[in-house]
Amino acid sequence: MAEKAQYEELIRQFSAFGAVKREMGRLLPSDCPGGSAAVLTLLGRHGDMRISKLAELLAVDMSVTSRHVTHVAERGWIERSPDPADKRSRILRLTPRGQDRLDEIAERTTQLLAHRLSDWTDDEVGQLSRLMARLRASFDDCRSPAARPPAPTGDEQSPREPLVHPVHP
Amino acid sequence: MAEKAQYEELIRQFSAFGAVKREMGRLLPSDCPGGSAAVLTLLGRHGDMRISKLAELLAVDMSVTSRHVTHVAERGWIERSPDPADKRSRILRLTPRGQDRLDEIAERTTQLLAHRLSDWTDDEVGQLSRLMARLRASFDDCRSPAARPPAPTGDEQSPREPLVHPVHP
DNA sequence: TATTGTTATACTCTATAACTATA
DNA sequence: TATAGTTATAGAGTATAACAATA
Repeated sequence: MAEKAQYEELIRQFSAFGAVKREMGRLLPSDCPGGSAAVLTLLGRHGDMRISKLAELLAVDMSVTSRHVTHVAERGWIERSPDPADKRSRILRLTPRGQDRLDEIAERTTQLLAHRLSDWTDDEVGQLSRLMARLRASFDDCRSPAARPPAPTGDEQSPREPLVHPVHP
Repeated sequence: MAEKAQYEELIRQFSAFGAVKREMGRLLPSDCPGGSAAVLTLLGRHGDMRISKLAELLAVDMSVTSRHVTHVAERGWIERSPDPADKRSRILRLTPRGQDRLDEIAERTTQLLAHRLSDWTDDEVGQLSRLMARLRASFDDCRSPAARPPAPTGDEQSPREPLVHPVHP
C-alpha cells in the first residue's frame, strides 16, 4: 500500500500519457484510425473470434466494437462469416489484405517506439510493459471479482490466450 | 535498444491502458469532465499561468485548452485576470471554490487507486510512476530537439517547475 | 510581421438505449 | 426470458483553420 502523494503522482502520469497516445495515433493511416488498428491487432494476436469476445478484449462496449468492426469490414480487412454454432453470431477473421494492413501499422508503430525509446534498455522497456499489464489486471480484477479464478497473486501479464492466428490462412 | 517483439507488447499495453483511463474518468463529477479536472490539477500543481503555458503542460493545442478553461471559468473554479505585462494574455488562477473541487477530485481518484492497487507495494507504484514519466520525457525530447538542454541523460521525471500554489490565496 | 487567444468546424472515440434476430 | 449484435443519439476530446487584438 503506497502513500497518497504517490497515487497523486501516478494520476498525473496517467493524464500526461495522453500525449504519447496521441502521437502514436498521428502516424496511423487516415483510413485506419485507432479503433480499427486495435481490431486488426487483436485479431492478429488472438485469432478468429466473435464480436462479444473482441469487445471484452478491447474493454469497450459491444456497440463501439460493432462500429469499428464495420469500418474494417467495409475496407475488406476482415471477413464476417456465420457462426454455425450460433446463428446470432458471426466469426471475425483477418483477410490477407487485413494482415498486410496490420503488418504495415505494426512496422510504423514499432519504428516510432524504437526511435523515441532508443536510449531505453531492453529491461526498462520490459519493466514498463509488465507494470502496465499488471495495472490493467488490477483494474480488471475489481470489475467482476466473481468471474475470476480465486487468487491470481502473481505477475500475470498480457495475453490470457497466447493463440497465434495463422498468417494468410 | 529493445527487440521488436518488446515494442509490440508495449504498444498493446498502451492500447489496453484506455480501459484504466476510462474507469478513472467515470468517477469524475458530471460537471467536471477529464479536461476540466486536468486544468484544475495543473493549476493546483504549478500555480498561476497563462493559457499557452497550460496548453504546453497539457500537451494539447491551445484551442482545446481555451475550451477547457472556459468551462471551468464558467463554473467559477478559476479566474482570468488581465496580464499587466501583455494585454493579449490573461493569467489563470484557481479560486477557493476551484481548490475545493480539486480537493474533492483528488480524494476520489486517490481512493480509487488505493483500492485497485491495494496489493501493490510502495516501490512498485513508484516504479510505474517513474517509467511513465520517463516515457513522456522521451517523447517530449523528440518533439522539439532544439528547444531543450543538450543531453538530459538522467531520469528526470514529472514537474519542470515544482512550484506549489498557495492554498486559498 | 508574429504571437496570444477565441471560435467554428469536423473527426474519433465512447456509452446508453431501443431494436432485431436467435437461443 | 436472455443473449448477440446493430443502429441512433449524445457527449467528451482533439486538431485545423480563420479570426481579432496586441506585441
